[in-house]
This record gives sequence, structure tokens and C-alpha cells, in this order.
Amino acid sequence: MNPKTAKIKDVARIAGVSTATVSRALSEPGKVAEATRALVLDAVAATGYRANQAARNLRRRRSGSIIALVPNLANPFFSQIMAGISSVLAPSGYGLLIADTRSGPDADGRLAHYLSGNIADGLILLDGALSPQPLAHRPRPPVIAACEWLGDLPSIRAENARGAELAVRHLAGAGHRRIGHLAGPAGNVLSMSRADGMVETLAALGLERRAEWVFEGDFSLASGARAAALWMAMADRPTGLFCASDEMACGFIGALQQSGIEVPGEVSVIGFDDIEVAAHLGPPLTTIHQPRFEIGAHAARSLLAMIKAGTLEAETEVLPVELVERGSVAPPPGAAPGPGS
Amino acid sequence: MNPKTAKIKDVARIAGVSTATVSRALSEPGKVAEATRALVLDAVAATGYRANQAARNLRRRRSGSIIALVPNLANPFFSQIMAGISSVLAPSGYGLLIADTRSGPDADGRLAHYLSGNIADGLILLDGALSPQPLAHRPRPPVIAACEWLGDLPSIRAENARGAELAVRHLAGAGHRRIGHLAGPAGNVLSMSRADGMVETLAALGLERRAEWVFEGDFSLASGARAAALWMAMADRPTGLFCASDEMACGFIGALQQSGIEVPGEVSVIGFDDIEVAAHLGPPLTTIHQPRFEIGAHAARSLLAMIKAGTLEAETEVLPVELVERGSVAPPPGAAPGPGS
DNA sequence: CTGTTAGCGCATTCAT
DNA sequence: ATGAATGCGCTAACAG
Repeated sequence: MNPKTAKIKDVARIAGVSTATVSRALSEPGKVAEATRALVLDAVAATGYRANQAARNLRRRRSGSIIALVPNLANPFFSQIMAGISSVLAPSGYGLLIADTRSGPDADGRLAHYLSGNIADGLILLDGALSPQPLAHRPRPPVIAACEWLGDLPSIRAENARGAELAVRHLAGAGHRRIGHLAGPAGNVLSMSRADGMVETLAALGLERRAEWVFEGDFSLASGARAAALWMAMADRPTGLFCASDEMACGFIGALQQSGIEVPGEVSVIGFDDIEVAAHLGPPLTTIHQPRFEIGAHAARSLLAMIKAGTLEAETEVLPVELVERGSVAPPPGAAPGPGS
Repeated sequence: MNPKTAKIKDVARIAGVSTATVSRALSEPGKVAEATRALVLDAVAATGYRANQAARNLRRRRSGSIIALVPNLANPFFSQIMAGISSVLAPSGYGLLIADTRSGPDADGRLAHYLSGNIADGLILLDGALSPQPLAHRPRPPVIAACEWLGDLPSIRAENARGAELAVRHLAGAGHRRIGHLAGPAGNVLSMSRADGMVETLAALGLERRAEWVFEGDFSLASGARAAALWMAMADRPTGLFCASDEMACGFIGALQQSGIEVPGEVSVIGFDDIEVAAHLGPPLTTIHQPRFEIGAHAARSLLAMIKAGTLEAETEVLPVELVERGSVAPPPGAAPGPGS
């Protein structure tokens, strides 16, 4: 803070009005006469006055910012969501604070810290692995989850199981009957609902489901590459693989290609998320599009509404996903070409 | 802010000391007797007291946060830098605010807003395209650039020209004599120093430099794909391409592969940045590693030092880059295999 | 080492 | 429609 910065008093003196009027002219334009408002604005321009946020926040008993808790800032998956959040926060006069929940030793402790610390007027959780316990009492400030969900916390997310269904049906539609799964981390809600969606769809289609056809991953590129090594070592391989994230799909395909195995020639792959690079791989990745920007934007809007209304509850929203057909799915090796080819 | 939250007065009363002592016990433990400090801590635990940041900030005449200005939050390139920034800010008690400079209509206006708005105690600029004009007066709060640089603003960045040199020498070392460049956006400092480094190295090596071998991009995947289309349409193609970013390299390779052209069989490609996916492509991308996390961390450290010292100047640091050899560079088509192969 | 006092800069009563 | 007065909750001087 600049020491020689103008204060509201200076503006008031120059405009020839009281500080109360300056304050009103600035934040409740309707409650002030046109003429005096002009005077105030002139004085503001003359002094270069900018309201001191700390003082304003103290007086209004708020913090003026929202905090987003992200599991790992270095993970680009979140940047699109953050962009969505920012797009609604910025015009609303709220700042966006971000904190990496996993960087320190005590993730849940950090959560508690932000919850009770008078630091933000609201929280957006992008980390589903936090302990739901501190959230159980629905403490102030209001909290909403984005992409993820925890207990019965309000949340904005995508149709995860539906995405899995679309993926499996697409693979089956291309002729695959041996469909595997590259799953997300065990216990994660996203992993679980995508895996469940897959299992149900397999059953609905009467397709076989084998335990050795599901590889456990952690959404990362590296875990996709590890799954590729396992796949290559198998005697009885699935011909199609539904990956719970594009990153894993990308790691899987890359590792295969590095070993000279062709996609989709020898194995078809479908991802989840539709990250930007998906369209630019060779082959371009067929995937389930998840509206991450929108999820972030909705979460932010919903949170602002909660703050405004003073409530701790909000409607949970589930946003639609859609299949994006690109080039990583083809009929299984040895299959007769379909009628349309 | 919770209405029924404990205030410093409550803690003082319960601990049987004055509010000043509570304040000191919490923020300057050395200046308080062991015994009274224990009393205070007990009272804090009993009441669940958490200092009100707005009040503290008002009194201390600071804002308690640093703001990072990012050109495009959705661009994952920045996430690693943000993680580095966060890693030093979090333990220092500073919040990290982020703002997207390009989302609104008036990027430079936003910069001015954050500069003069009493919003942050310091700024980290990740956007080199902002107008340097408002920065010319070296206004408070202190500002530092990360990755980018503007005018004579303090900055933390990588050896960009050196990276270009390494890249070109590597291509030349593999036998390429027709080396092209996929450049970043015109006018960008990063683009320019990488392009300059390339030109100089070409000259030093006595290699030809042709205007039609340089493609103009914008660091994006899509611009890489566009360059691929141009490359394919050329009669007299370069056999090696130095891309000013991994994203572009990735888009270039992907588009080529989608057209059935092999990398590095028909053209060798080298990137810049070493983004995570680089190692997981087929072929894995040879690139210039740039320590983005460290750049962010250094920038944050340097900015905190500036704030602490009350200065507006800091040492500009240029961090080393290094060549990471992977699989996207091979001898040019038709070349005799090297002795080591 | 500790308590008392006095604001930090603003938004908001309550008057007028 | 405007002004005067009053804290928001905390920390920094200054005494003791």
C-alpha cells in the first residue's frame, strides 16, 4: 500500500462533501444526487483515489475473496476450471485465491484452516480426496465442490457415469467385445462413478467383464504408460480400452507407439475429459467431453448466490457430457469392416 | 466471516491478559514469556480464535496477498509456474490471487487497476504482452516478471537464446542441414530471443537460413497443426524443425501423423519447455527443458524480498535450460546412419 | 515483559 | 439527499 495514497477523507474535502457521501456516491450511486456524484467522481479522478480494500472489508465484515482449493496446481486439468471460476468472479468484484492442498503435509488441516480462518467468503473445492469430516457441520463460509463431490456438499459436476456409458457403447458399436478399463485412483468418486458406469453398460450390453482387463491408474500420464506395459505383457488382451482420463489415455497411447504398436490398429482407446491436446495427437483421441470451464463458472455463480443469500445450501448440478469422435477408435483387429466404411 | 466468531478481546479475557499480549503471543512469540504464551494458546484453543485478516491487514497497512497476472488461465503452460509461486507464498503467510489479464476487454487497464488498487502487496507478471507503460514509473507495489520480461522490470526467466542454440546444434549434430523454425507470436520477447538464438547458431554453423522455413505460430497446439499443413504443402522442406514451444511441436507432430507422415522418419522435431506430455508422445519429444516451477519459486522469493526490504528493484535472474534427448530427432531422411548407430 | 491508548480507512447508523 | 459520529478487529507506540 502506497503511503501517499489518497484516502476517502481527501476526496471528501476536495469534493466539498462528507466522507459518507463519497462512500455512497461510489457504492450506491442511486442514493446520491447527480450533481454531487459528479463532484465526487471529479475529486476521485483528481486524487487518484482507490478505496482501501482492507478497511472496506473490515467494515463490511467480509473478505472480498473466494478461495479455490486445488489438489495440485501443477496439474493442467484444473486450469480450465479455474478459468471458468475466474470468469465469473472477476466481474463480481471478488478476488480469486488459490491454494494447493497437497503441497504441504497436512491437507485436511489446511482445509480446516481455510474454513475457519476468516480468509475467504466462500470455498470452491476441486479436491475430492479431502476428508469430509470438517465439512460435516456445514460451516461458514459456504463451500461448493466443482467436478468432484464430497458427502452431501453442494456440487457442480459432469455426468460421469453417463460418460462411461457413452464410451463403452461407442467401443461396442465399433465391434469391440473385449473392453478393458484404465481406472482412476481407488476410492476417488470420479473413478468410482466412471467405473460403475462402465460395469453397468457392459452388463446391459451382455459383454464380458474381466478383472484383469481393468488397470488401476491415478489419472496421470505416467500411470497410462504403466498400464500400456501391462497391456503389452498380457496374453489375452482387451481390444478396446476406456480410460478414465485423457491424460492416462495419452500416456497409454504414447507408450504403445513407442513400442511400435498401432492405435487404433491394434487397440482402440477412448478417453475422458477432452483436454486440449486430445485433438492434436496422432491419432486424435476420441473422448468424452466434459465442460470444465462451465463447471467452474457454475460453481462460482452458485457460490456467489449462496454468499449473497447467506445460505449454506445450493442445488447440486450435473452438467451433460458428450462423445467426441476422433480417430482413436476403430473396429477390433481382424474384424470385417463395417457397412459404412 | 462467521458472526459468532471469537475476537481477540475474548481470548484476552479468558487468558487473563491484554489484547496486545495476545497479539504479540501470536505473531511475535519471542517477545512474550513462555508461561503467558501458553495461557494465550490455551485460550485460543478454547475459543477457536482466528485472527480477522481484514483487521490485521488494515492495521499493518498491507494486503497480505500477492497477485499473479496470467494471460490465459486455461493455458496449462502456467500451472507449473503457479505451483512454484504457491510453494513459496503459502509458507510465508501470503495469499496468492490470480487474475486473467486477457479475459476482459482491457488488459492494460486491468494491470493499472491491480497496480494502483491497494489489492496486493506485490505483482507477478506472467504476461509479456502487457503495455510496459504503466510500469515505467516503477510504481508500488513491487512488480516482477516470471518467464517473460518487460522493459527493465526485474525478471526471472530461462536462457531462451541458449535453449535455441542447444536445439539447433542438436539438430545439426544429427546431420540436419535444412533446419526450419516454428516461431512464437511476433513481437513476443520469448519468440524473439528464441528466434535470434536460432539465427545466430545457424550462422555460427554455416547453415542456410531460409525465410520460408520459418513458420509463424502463437505457442498453441493449433498453430503447430497449421504449420504442419504448410510444411506438407512445401516443395523444398526443412528436414528438421525447432519449435519455440512444446505445444506447437505437439500440434505439428500430431497433424503430420494424422496425415501419415512419420516423425522423426521424415522430419525431426525439437520443442521448447519440456511440458509433461512431451515424454509421453509417440515419439517422445526431444526438447529444451525450462525450469518453470523454479522460475515461479524464484520470482515469488524475490518479490517477497522486495516487499520486505521496501525496494522496487531486484536482481534479474536467468535460469539454465537443458537439452532433453528423447525420440523425435533422427538423422535426416536419406542420410547414412551415424557411426554410433 | 506487559498493559493502555490510539488509530488503520472505511461503511453505516441516526439525525437532519 | 447529506453530515456527524461510531465502530469493524487488530497491532504499534508508548509507558510502566
